[in-house]
Order: sequence, then structure tokens, then C-alpha cells
Amino acid sequence: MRFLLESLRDLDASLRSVGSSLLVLHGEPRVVLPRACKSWDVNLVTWEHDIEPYAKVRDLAVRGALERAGVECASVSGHTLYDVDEVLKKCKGPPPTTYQGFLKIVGSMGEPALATGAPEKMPKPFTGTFEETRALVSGVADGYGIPTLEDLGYEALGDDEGFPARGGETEGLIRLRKQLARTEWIAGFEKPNTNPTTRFHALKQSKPKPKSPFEIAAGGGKGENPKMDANTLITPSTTALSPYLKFGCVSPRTFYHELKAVLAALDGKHSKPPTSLMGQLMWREFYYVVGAGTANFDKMEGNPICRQIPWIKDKELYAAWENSQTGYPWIDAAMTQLRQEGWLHHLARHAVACFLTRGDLFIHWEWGRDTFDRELVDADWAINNGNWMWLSCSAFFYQYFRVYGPHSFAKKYDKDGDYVKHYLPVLKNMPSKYIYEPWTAPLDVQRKAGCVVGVDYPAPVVHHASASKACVDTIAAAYDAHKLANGTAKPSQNTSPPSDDAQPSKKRKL
DNA sequence: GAAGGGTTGCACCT
DNA sequence: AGGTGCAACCCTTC
Repeated sequence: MRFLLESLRDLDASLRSVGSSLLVLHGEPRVVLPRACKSWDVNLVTWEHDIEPYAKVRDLAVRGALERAGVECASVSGHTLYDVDEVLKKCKGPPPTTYQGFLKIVGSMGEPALATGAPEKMPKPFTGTFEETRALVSGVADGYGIPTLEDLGYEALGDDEGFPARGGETEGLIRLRKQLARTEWIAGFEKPNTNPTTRFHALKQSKPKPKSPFEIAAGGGKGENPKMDANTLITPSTTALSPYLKFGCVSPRTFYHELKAVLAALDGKHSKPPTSLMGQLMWREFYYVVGAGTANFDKMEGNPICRQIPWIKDKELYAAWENSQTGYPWIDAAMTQLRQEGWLHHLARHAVACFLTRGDLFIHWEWGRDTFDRELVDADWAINNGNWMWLSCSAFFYQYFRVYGPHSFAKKYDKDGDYVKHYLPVLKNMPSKYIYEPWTAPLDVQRKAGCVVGVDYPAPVVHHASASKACVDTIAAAYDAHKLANGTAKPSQNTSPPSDDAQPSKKRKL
């Protein structure tokens, strides 16, 4: 919410710099907007096309109210690279559930439109004093102006709390262009190889001291691994631009065309989709298209692309996951970063999502989706639901036997557990050898570290090896049931007699 | 019906 | 850093 309010203040400042201003009206839009149009003699209202169910209902209601009042309405596509409806038309049927299939379709649609740039001159709808504004909106809206967090019923946040970067187009474009200036980094960017344990702040004292915690380090080239260069302010290993895209501070079309210019200068010597930076923009687009073109995309039931899996709904295990009490330091640290900063690296999201659903706890992906939707500063309906289905092997991705290890995954990136120690200070004196599996430390080591498992830090809520085995078996059975129901079950492929052919390829207990 | 490919597994090997 | 075994998924293409 703070990021949104910052973005609105930044927009207001930009409008003021060209002699206009942002006017925020409070109230029920179906009432306020027709009233404003009547009072101010407005005959056209425009807005950005939105595919999210909540927004679709809202926009339809507002459109109805405005049209009944004789006001013309126009919604335009600007939040995605392509007009999602045009892509869906090209699909001629359900949208593709594979990335390659999606690329084939948008590949035939030419270049995305250029972002509509800010006009050099703005009309001056209103630039009055507060008293004049009050008079203007009197009888139109319940209130006006950009609210504060407190106005909205939230507690104020300190500068060092919450998402570490400020909202708004100004900050977003600075971040975009600093990232795009790292030519060699862009050329070599491969998302699966980025490090989920790098943070916004320096892990160790860096010099010179950054002016602000969200300032991006200058320089690039080799030695990009921040741990290799003590003078480099550590920032996430990805662009961290997602909140700016989510709130419309940075247009994906601006991102696309400016990135394209950088790539053009590299003469083909750069990574390619799906793993490249451009590939990431296309993943966003992919989820928007399939999200807009799939019924009940945000549910398991009634969702034609979603495997029906008998997830359990265990409130205690879910609470342990949400509140960093699973006993797996990597998982608990990531969930702490999520709650504190509203942001996680993509692979950390994978780790905690896999753990909650198909990897260990077998809890419904919709519950995890809800947590992310509430906690992430970049929470995006299409991307969030799509990725939860991906990670839970409900759609798009089906290799359920590839399970992230809750105690092994982060070791590859952060041997000493600096990330864990930052977010879980209770473990800060635990020897590196045991940082990801503190329950394996001898009791005297735990005591010496001031962290006794079961007292100062939870014991693991599940035994990973046996829990993941049970998850794999249950998903396999659910897949078999799906194949049987669809008549796509294959005959047995082992050496069993032909009479078994009508059975699923393997019998598994539910 | 089979083969090939699929952004991001792990443990163990060289 | 890169290969393999693990036991074997789905979707697309031929």
C-alpha cells in the first residue's frame, strides 16, 4: 500500500511539473464518477484494460453507471506488451499452456506497441488551492487527495521497513535504466542461474556507504557476483522491477523496447528466451494471456487446465509456513523476507511454494497463493496464480518428482547461511556446518550457539525425505486418476500379463 | 505410438 | 563445471 501511495505522489509531482496535478477522489466509483462528469462537463472517461476478475467486475459496473449517465467510455490496452484480447483471438481456441506455443503466437503478431509516452504538455483540468479543490469536489466525492497509510487504517512504516525501494515512475525508470546499462550482465542473464540469497542490502559492510538502501551499484561487467566485490552494493540478482511493472510505474512496452535496443548492440551474443531478461517479460505476457483466457484460473475446481489434486487443508501446518515456524531455516528465512520486505527472489518463491504444496506439506496451492497475494508488493493476479499452479504441478509443469530440498537448495548459493542469519537472528551464531539443518547439531553446539532446537527455534514440522515421498506418490495417483477420467491412461508398460492392461500403468495407494 | 523437449531437483560422479 | 541416475511427468510434433 505504501508503494502504491508513493507511486501516486510521484505521478502527482510529475503532473505538477508540467502544470497539472493528480486529483484522487474518494468514494464509490459508480456514484462519484458519474457525478464528477456531470459537475465538470466531462464526456469521455478512459482507463486501462484489466483482466483480473475483481477489476473486470468493477470496470463493468463503472462503465454501466457512466454510460447510463450519457458519458462515453473507452478502455485501452497498455499494461501488457500486446492487447491480450488480440492474442486470444489469434489462439483460435484455448490459449496455449506451453511457453513455446505462446511464443509462436505472439511471434506472428509483430512488435509490441510503443509505450504511450508522457505528453510534453498537459491540459490544465485543475490546479487550484486546497480551498478551491474542496469547493470543486464538494458534493461530488466523499473526500479527495492522496491518502496516507494512516488514513487507510494502516500503521506507518519506517524508511527501513517494508519494500526497500520507493514506488513511482521516477524510481522505476532509474532502476530500469541502471539495469539496462549493465550490458554484459544482460547479455549473460539466465534466470535459473540467478542467486536467490542476494538481498537489497549489503551482506557485509560495503564502501562507499550507499546513500540509500535501494540504490543500485554502478558498474558491471565481470565480477558481477556481489560477494566477489566488497565495494559493490549488493542488490538482488534480478532486476527487482516487478513492483514497478505491477503498479504501472514502468510500462512493459518501455522495458521491451529499451531492452531490445541494448540487445541489438550485442550482435546476437546474448541469452535468449525463456531464460533471458526478454524471456522474463514474455513469461509475464504468457501468464496474462492464459489467465485471461482460462475459466476459473484462480481456482483448482472448475479450472480446465488445473490438475485436481487432493490437497490437505491443515491450518496448523499452514500457519507454521506462513509464520516462519517450519524448522527449516531456509524456508523460514525466505518467509521472513516476504513478510518484512514484501519481496522474494523468484527461486526463493519456488522453494517456499514447493515446500508448502507438492514438496512437503501438501497444502492447497490456493492458500499459498493467498499469502503471496497479501504479502508481495508485486502481487499480480495472473502471474501469482500461474506460478502457484506451476510450482504445485497443477498446470504448466508436471515433473513432480523434482523436489526442492528445504535444507539443501540454498547451500548452493550461500554456503555460510548469511541470508538465513540475517532474517533469523536466533541462528546467527549457529556454525555454518549446521545452519540449514540445526537439528543435526550436537546439543552442546546448539547451546553454545544460543539456539536449542525445540526451545529457541522449532524442530522440523515434517521429515523431508518421507514427506516428499508421500507427496510424490499422492500426485502420481491423482495424475493416474486424471488419465483414467480422460481415457488417456496408457497400458501397463511392465511385464505384467495383458489382463492388467485396463489398469493404470502402476497401482499406487492413495 | 514414439520421440523430443520442457526457464530453475538432488546426489553423486568426474 | 558438466554429466548420470533417479524413475518417469506432461505437451507437441511427426
